[in-house]
Amino acid sequence: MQLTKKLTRKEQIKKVAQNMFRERGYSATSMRDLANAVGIEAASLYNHIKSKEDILRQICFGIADDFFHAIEQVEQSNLPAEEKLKQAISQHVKVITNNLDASAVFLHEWRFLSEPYLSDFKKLRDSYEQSFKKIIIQGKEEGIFKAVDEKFYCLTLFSALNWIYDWYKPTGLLSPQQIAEQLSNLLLEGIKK
Amino acid sequence: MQLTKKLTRKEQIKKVAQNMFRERGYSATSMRDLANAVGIEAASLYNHIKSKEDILRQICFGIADDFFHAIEQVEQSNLPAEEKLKQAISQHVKVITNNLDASAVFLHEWRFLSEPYLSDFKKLRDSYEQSFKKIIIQGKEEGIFKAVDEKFYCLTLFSALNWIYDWYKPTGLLSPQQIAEQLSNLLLEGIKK
DNA sequence: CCTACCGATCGGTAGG
DNA sequence: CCTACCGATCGGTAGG
Repeated sequence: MQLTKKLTRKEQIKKVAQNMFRERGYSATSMRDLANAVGIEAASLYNHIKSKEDILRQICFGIADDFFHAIEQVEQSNLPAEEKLKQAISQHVKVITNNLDASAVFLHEWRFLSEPYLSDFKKLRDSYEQSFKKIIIQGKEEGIFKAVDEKFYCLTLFSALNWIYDWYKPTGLLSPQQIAEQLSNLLLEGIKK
Repeated sequence: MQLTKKLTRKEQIKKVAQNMFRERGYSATSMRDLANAVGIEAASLYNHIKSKEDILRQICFGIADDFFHAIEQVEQSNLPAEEKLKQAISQHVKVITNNLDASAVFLHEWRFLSEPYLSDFKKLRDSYEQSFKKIIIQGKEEGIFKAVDEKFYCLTLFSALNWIYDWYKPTGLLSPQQIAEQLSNLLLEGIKK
């Protein structure tokens, strides 16, 4: 276990930016705010990053990668749909709780990406959502899920999953695994036959 | 039925601002953007509104009022908890679907309010959430709800309810009433004994 | 990593 | 509702 870790300046900038973009929003965070929080002059930031949007891109696509690796594992597992869905939920919760600031930025600040990154991002997100829909369809084929509309169901599921960053506290009562279990209980009851 | 309505300039500014604050965010919307969309000069806006934040305040507290009137009706109804919860969900969905832009601003841009409005806003929001928790507690006392943690349950419920503005289309397949019913089905199954 | 600086744009005011 | 304008701040660059 690595409790403290020496961050490179670039990593430090990214970490501070994640927090500030989350707290104040991308647009309302100035490069001078960011530089001040890091402890250097605004101009010096540009020795480590290309532009303000470059930081945003790294945050958004970094988390997108995390979500993708998580769902890939589940998809390749050949498990029954109910177990797949439980694991997908658990993995999703884990990505968020491991990256609270970055997840919040991923969820709300992506719209400040410019093209072509914006379109790329939307494609990735759609593809991820598609993976969840496939699990619901599989469950209906297996005969264990009700004939729900998978689009509506997944929208509701993602809503519940994606608000976690807003209230989860690492010091709170529930562990990420417990949160995933409770959410599974709550949201699987309404879909199981 | 009033299909078209003559808006005063002030109402027009508010309407355009709701849309722009939602689409680009409060911080990234300039008074010049807003004035341009309205069709006047930036300086002329100040004959109708006091400041940029003044517009944000009107939007946020206006929707807060709507939510409060909705939940008050439910609270005074003396219905069993299950019926109360269904109605509260239905009313909540109705407020959002009737005010898509303003709801999005209410949910995401309130953090740009300055004190003392920020604290006032948070109090209103907490009080509203409290009303939902009371319904869950009532249901547990009635013996019809499981021994769930009402805080966790309401967090999940609000997550599902508050994401609706993001995907609801007035021209879509589901009416607000149908959305409320489907959400009630999905989210009440996990809590009912 | 800094000083010095760029043109552009910000929210808002004065005065008519 | 406009023209004209304010000081402050923006993201970013040049040059060392």
